[in-house]
Amino acid sequence: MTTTTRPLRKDAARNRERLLASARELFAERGLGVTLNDIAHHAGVGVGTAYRRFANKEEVIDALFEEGLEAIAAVAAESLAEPDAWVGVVSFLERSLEMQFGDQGLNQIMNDNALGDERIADARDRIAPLIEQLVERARVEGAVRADLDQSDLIFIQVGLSAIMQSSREIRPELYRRYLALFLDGIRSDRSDLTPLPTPALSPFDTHRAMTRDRPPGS
Amino acid sequence: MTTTTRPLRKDAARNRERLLASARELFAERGLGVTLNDIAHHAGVGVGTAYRRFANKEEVIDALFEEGLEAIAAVAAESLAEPDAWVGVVSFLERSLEMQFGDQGLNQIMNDNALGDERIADARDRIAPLIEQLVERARVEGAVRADLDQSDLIFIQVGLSAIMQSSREIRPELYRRYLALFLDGIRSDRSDLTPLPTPALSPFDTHRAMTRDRPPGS
DNA sequence: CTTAAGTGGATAGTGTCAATCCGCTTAACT
DNA sequence: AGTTAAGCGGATTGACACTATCCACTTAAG
Repeated sequence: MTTTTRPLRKDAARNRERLLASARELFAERGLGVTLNDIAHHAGVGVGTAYRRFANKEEVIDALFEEGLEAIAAVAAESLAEPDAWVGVVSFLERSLEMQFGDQGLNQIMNDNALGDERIADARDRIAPLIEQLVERARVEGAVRADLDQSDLIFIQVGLSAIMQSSREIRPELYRRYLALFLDGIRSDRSDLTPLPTPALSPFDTHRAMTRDRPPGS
Repeated sequence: MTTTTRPLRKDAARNRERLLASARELFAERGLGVTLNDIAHHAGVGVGTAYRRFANKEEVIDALFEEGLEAIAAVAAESLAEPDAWVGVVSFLERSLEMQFGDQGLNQIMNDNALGDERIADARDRIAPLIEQLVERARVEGAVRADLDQSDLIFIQVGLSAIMQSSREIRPELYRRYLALFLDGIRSDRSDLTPLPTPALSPFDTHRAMTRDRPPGS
């Protein structure tokens, strides 16, 4: 398929890199809402140039966030390599949230909703099994409560991410406080656990919840 | 000040009521994003009529949500009347979240951000001291961990509210699962509590966090 | 030196909303 | 029954925020 198109001219290639760097930066600090116009100007090139390289914003997002999700997958894998199952779970949550904290765009891709794109959805799906193992192992070892599900780690991230957004400018690390509370709710070493009122979501439903289009309001 | 303006004509009064009912309904089910146009049509009147009654959407929101916040304040007061401090905390969270679940508009006012309006901000401030008492009492009684702060209940709601939004259409009650996890993280009756990594926000900062304008992105 | 590739940015196009205006209708009062 | 101020509807205007194109100009590559 890839009919070896002749390589880009030197300046064009440079601009392409500048655009990607600029997009990476702006997505990270302002989220996916930035326009291609913003990206172009911040890169020091004209809008026309941006549109010559990328048909639309989606394409730029693709180009960047597969790598971001890959990084999260790597964190999951490393956490799985951790000898202690509990430490693995904690470190996955801590590191993954930290990454999302440093990159608003990644955060949105992880938590917000349908970035309809295939490649991104695939990458996200590649993370799921790792989380499953992470949780399963901790459960078998008795490090976490027996009724903890893999999807719980996802939704805990959704919740903490919202807290993170609301306190971001006032006390950036505040979300860690609530992560600690959550972790204390997940540990198995307590006198008696409250039975959970509703079962976890199936992987399929979790996926649906994470890819649904945002509701109309606001 | 209230120069006894002559009462509205009968049809006008009726339409005003219809508009408020319509707004209540649409805000509840779609959030504050609905336009005055939507509200008018759903009420079966023209836009002009809507604008004759209310200068803008803010005014409609005011008219409705003071009562909503008052209801939450009432829930807080009732929870405070609860003889058991722990039951009080739990019932406040449960009932307040339930209300927000049933009313997206209220949810947004509670969690989202600066609905700049004075009256609403005041009402919200009236809730804060009640929560303070609720937490203080539970802490003194030893029902919750000693390092729990009043502001924690606020942020827990922020987090759960995000979870609620993401699973709303797929499993409406899912947020209750995470409420249970959180509660288990808050209870004092466990073998050893993880020290919290960062202190809670002061009331002032909490207020700032809750009224900050949304960041540009998305 | 030639020329295809690349560039910038003004501008046209699109969609979403808030808010107004004005010809028509109707309640209220005599 | 007639008069009239109040009320009504909704097409329309204007503001805004973006997306995407076009084309005269510039430049890398051979």
